Amino acid sequence: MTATTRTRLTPEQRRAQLLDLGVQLLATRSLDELSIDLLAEEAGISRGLLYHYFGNKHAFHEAVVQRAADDLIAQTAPPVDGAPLERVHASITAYVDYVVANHEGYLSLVKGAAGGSESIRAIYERTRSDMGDRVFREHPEGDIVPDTPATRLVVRGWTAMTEELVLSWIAEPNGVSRDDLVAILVESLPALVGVTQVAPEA
Amino acid sequence: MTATTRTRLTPEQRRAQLLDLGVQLLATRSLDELSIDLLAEEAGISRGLLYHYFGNKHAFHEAVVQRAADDLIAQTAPPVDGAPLERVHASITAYVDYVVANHEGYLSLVKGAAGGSESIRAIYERTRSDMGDRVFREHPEGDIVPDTPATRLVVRGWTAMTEELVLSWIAEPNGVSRDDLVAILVESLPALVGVTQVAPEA
DNA sequence: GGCGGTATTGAAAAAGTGTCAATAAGGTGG
DNA sequence: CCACCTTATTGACACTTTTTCAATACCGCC
Repeated sequence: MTATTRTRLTPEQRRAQLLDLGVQLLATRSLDELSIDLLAEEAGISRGLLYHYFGNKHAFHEAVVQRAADDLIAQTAPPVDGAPLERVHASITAYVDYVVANHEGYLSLVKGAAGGSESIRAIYERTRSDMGDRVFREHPEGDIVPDTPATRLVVRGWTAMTEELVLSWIAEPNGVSRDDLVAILVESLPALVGVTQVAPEA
Repeated sequence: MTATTRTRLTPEQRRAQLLDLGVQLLATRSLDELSIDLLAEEAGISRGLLYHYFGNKHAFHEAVVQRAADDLIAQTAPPVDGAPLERVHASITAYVDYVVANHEGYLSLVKGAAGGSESIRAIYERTRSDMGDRVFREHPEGDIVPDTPATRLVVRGWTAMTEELVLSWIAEPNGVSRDDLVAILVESLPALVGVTQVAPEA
């Protein structure tokens, strides 16, 4: 039944295996619905080994979330050239495609974030900020978004909206195409920034 | 040290006490960071009593979130008269003020939502839908928002954005006034709906 | 082909959740 | 004013899950 021979991996391999498995398992369960027992069995290791690598359950969760976040950031980097709005377009497209393709990893990140502890929330916040900041950073020539407190706020909101929209679109596309979705998201940004200019500039 | 005399309340009083305490404690911790031990000690009761009232930890959490949700819905009902955009304005103002005043309760709701189980997520979703649907429901005369798949989606996103914006504004106002914030939120709605009309209508 | 470093294990302690028969507040009728 | 009786409340106990750590055995290396 159970392979009685223990297999010995390098720390890097083992770590990677456990993190991957964690991302997968935490996409559908919450942390306390996932017992170390299950995780260990699924990975074909003893419970002790997980503690050896991550110290405790919470730290493991943190590592899983961090991994998902890194992945997301890496895979949705906007291109370095092109007009500002086109770069946003490319970035959003990559984002949508990423969430569609890596639904599991993304859910692990998002679910872990709100439910988790302070440190996990921090990872999530940082990730979100990184993605939002791109809008300010990535425009050496054309200025889509002036940097004011109000626009900072709005871009933050736009990020939240993007996340929500993509997730609920995946759940129920309702006849809206991927390109429709991307168009809505991309055009929302200048529309929202416009609001801060008609209204208060702080 | 410990008051050796047990105090006997009516079930309603005790329930209310425990829920209030739960809202307060769960605003800063996640559910599994909150032990029944701590809760019981904080409430000045035995662990057993909590189980008597709520059955198990998860049901307790659910009740806490439901309480926070009910509170929110009740206190941010839009007025029944006035022009559509004015009603939205009043509703958003009430929402912002509510979150400022009941920061704890609101955090318990939001945090519980993403991290919690299916049933808790459902409470959150229902609450959010209720608030979003107001935009569609509450306009017997003027039509701000046509009801299409794309606008449904966008309103959903707007709701998420609103939530994010208010929370991050509270964390760092950065010179943006309450009225500025409200104005941004209110005007964002038509701005976003406008995007769906230039772009795809599905 | 044995040796040594270290990845891995398994059993046992610790922490937390849930159960339930026993206890005692405190309103009520005498 | 006091027993009494209903039922809110307790505390000790069973069970599940996490965490620790000394012992084990895999595998590259000489």
